[in-house]
Amino acid sequence: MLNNTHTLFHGIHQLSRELSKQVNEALEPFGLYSAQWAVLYVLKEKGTLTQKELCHYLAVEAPPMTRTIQRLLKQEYIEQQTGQDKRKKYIHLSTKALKEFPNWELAVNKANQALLTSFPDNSQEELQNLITEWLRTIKQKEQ
Amino acid sequence: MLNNTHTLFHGIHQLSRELSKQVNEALEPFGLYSAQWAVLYVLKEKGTLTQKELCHYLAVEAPPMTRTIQRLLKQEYIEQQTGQDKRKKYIHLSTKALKEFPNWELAVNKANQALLTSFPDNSQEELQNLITEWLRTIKQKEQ
DNA sequence: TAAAAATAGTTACTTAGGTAACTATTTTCG
DNA sequence: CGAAAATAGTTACCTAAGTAACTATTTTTA
Repeated sequence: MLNNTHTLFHGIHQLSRELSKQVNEALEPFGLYSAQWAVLYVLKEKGTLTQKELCHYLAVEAPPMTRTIQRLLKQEYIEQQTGQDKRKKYIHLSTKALKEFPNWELAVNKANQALLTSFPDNSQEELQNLITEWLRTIKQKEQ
Repeated sequence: MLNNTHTLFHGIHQLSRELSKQVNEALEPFGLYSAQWAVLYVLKEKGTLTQKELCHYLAVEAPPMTRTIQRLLKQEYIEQQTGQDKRKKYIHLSTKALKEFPNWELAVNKANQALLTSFPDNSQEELQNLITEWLRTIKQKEQ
């Protein structure tokens, strides 16, 4: 183990906040925030999902997901349907959201690219691998 | 740039939350939270600091720092003094905090070690370097 | 089959960080 | 010197995620 884990941990927190800040800034013109964007992005990829499934994909607990869902419903960017099992709520993007999506994606990608310029491609890849690997070992312990 | 930056960004957020959660759990028996611990740790290292300086070291804005300081004051783990410049507030650990500090440190180090077992030393080092480097390039753009 | 357990989602309240607008000092400079 | 600008910290209000306790269904099981 490193002699000083605090530096590593602090760096990760700092980075996380920095990235959120930039993405929020990019989404500001659209009246969206990073938590909402995360949900919209997954729904675009996966189509229809229950809230439970959304929680799983985003590794977030149910209460914050309920809140984000409620905001997106109010903005009419998603629609909710109940099926056979009346406990479950199936969520999918509205046509309004599908129409706006490319603009949001462009803004977010631009912000992400800005954050990554002068950070080499191979470093990004390596970072990605290390983070995935560390998360995997942590999750392994939890179950 | 990677074809999918979202995965990388999401991984960092997830990791950040996971680490906080574990540290908070470790500090729970002492009635402390991660934000407070961060301040206590820096004060132990640096001795006396103004709130401004604390903000700088922890890369946090002034308002959250004020809140954390006020909680630590109430718990009598820090003391506040004003000097020549009456705007500045000099903060240092109380004797009570200095006495307790080793116990806190032990608990946090144990939690950190638990998070890092089965994540190789050289991977940690590499991760540390990549994060530091990325943060550096981001900060460079901001100024 | 009826009671108990599990599941999906919500509500209330918590920590943690952010910005904007404010007060109270100190420094700058016309 | 005195007004304007800068600095340190606080207050109010925002997003974001967490836990605990709750409701409403569905599944298990005795």
